[in-house]
Amino acid sequence: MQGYDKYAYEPFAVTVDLAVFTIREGRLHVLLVERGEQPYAGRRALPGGFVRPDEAAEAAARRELAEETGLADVAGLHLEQLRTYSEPDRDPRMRIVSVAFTALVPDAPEAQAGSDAARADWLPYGEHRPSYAPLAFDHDRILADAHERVGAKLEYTGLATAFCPPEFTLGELRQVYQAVWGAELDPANFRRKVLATPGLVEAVPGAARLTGGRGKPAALYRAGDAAALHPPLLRPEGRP
Amino acid sequence: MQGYDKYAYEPFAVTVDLAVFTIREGRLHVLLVERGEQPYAGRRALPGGFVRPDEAAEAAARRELAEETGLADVAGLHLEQLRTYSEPDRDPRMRIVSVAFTALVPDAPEAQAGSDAARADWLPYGEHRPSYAPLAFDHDRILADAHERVGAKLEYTGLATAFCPPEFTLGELRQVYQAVWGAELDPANFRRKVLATPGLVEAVPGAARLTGGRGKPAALYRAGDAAALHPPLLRPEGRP
DNA sequence: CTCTTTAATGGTCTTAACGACTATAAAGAG
DNA sequence: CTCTTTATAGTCGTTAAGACCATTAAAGAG
Repeated sequence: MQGYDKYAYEPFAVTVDLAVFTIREGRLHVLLVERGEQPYAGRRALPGGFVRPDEAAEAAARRELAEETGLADVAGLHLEQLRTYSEPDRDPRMRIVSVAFTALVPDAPEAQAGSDAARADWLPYGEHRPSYAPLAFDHDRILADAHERVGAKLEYTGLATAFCPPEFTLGELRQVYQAVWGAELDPANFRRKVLATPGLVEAVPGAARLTGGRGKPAALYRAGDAAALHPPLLRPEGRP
Repeated sequence: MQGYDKYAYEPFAVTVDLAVFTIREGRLHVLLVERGEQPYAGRRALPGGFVRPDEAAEAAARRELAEETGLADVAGLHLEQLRTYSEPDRDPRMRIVSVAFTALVPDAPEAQAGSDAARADWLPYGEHRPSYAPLAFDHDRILADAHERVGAKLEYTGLATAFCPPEFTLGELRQVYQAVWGAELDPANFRRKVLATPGLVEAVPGAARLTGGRGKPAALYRAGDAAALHPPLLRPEGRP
């Protein structure tokens, strides 16, 4: 902690990278941009950008999230630090330390290409890139880490509601779990479990909605205030 | 991701801070240094230091861990990234982004004062600072985050064995949980639960050892290879 | 209209896991 | 020897989870 000469070392650049997930048609989607410049021009990458000299990484991430998703109410979205990637050779041109974030978006409007990207799209997770075209930089690893983190946090937190609009049905909430985990869940058992977990959801009295156009209308719920679930809602087959 | 002019922005300095825990006499201890320089001279702080231009944050953290603990076999110790702290005013002198790590040390030899610290000591967590002398910088928050993370990971990973020597008794393993969680656990139930969890521990055939000088000698176990525990070993009272 | 399809909802049954508790075994202290 | 301490084994009742079945309320086909 000594030696505070700010030019004693080669300067580090600090960026943020975002793994932004949403649920579309019951499937997990991720927001990717197409790079317009070298290196990795034409390749897909996670949205992100430089941290400005006077802002925290969290603020930079939320700013980028607003730019790329085109959403107005970015303040309420779930944004969480994932980890920091700092391998010296992760960017071929200079030393860049990247603080990665995971964001969960309930509704999925069309993406906006940020200033630095040729385009931005929501792509189904798992089919978001051809096998011959990995994501730019170490973004494949970041995205995999983010997916694993989200899957794990669904088990013991109320995070799943971050994917949902303010009012949602239990079927929609179940689709969140199924899309992230890639597993089928029994509707009746899921319902029993969710309602038995205090603070996960709270009922909206008298409200109901048709979900897929067919079937019995489902009651509506709001997100509860519980941060941690006890007991947790475990994935069917251990960790995949 | 454009604008790769490395002098376009005010340079960031990147440091690592370490929350190093161990178990001593059944109690959780944390490694703290006493700062020798301004700011916060004389205050306690987490050990840490600058990331060098050619190393990753993980390498810097392991290097600092070796320096401060004086341990030789630092390669096998559990070292895990916690999160990155990047508030612009977290250091009064310049913009410093710190990548925080959590380390778990089994045995606890006396600490070594690093080059930048006046002294280094293992202190019982919870009594590691007087109420009128907070840790330097935002280290109180980092340490609290690290403690919470370790407590949570004990529930669903085999992390507790990282606190133990290569061979340990179930009583010693139970003391790890008790020290971190600050809760009493029933020895018989704990034993049943640990042995029923595949991959947590494996028995060392025929080996036994007296633990506290009294009582029946306990069988010895080695750490298993399970990364995740299913089902998890939950804390008694939800999240404290 | 009736029948089929679909999804929500309500319930049962069996098994696994957990907490509280009791009992026994093996060591040292006196 | 007895007493204390810790490890280990087992029991009992409650709770939670998975598999499965039944009912309900809507839309659409005919």
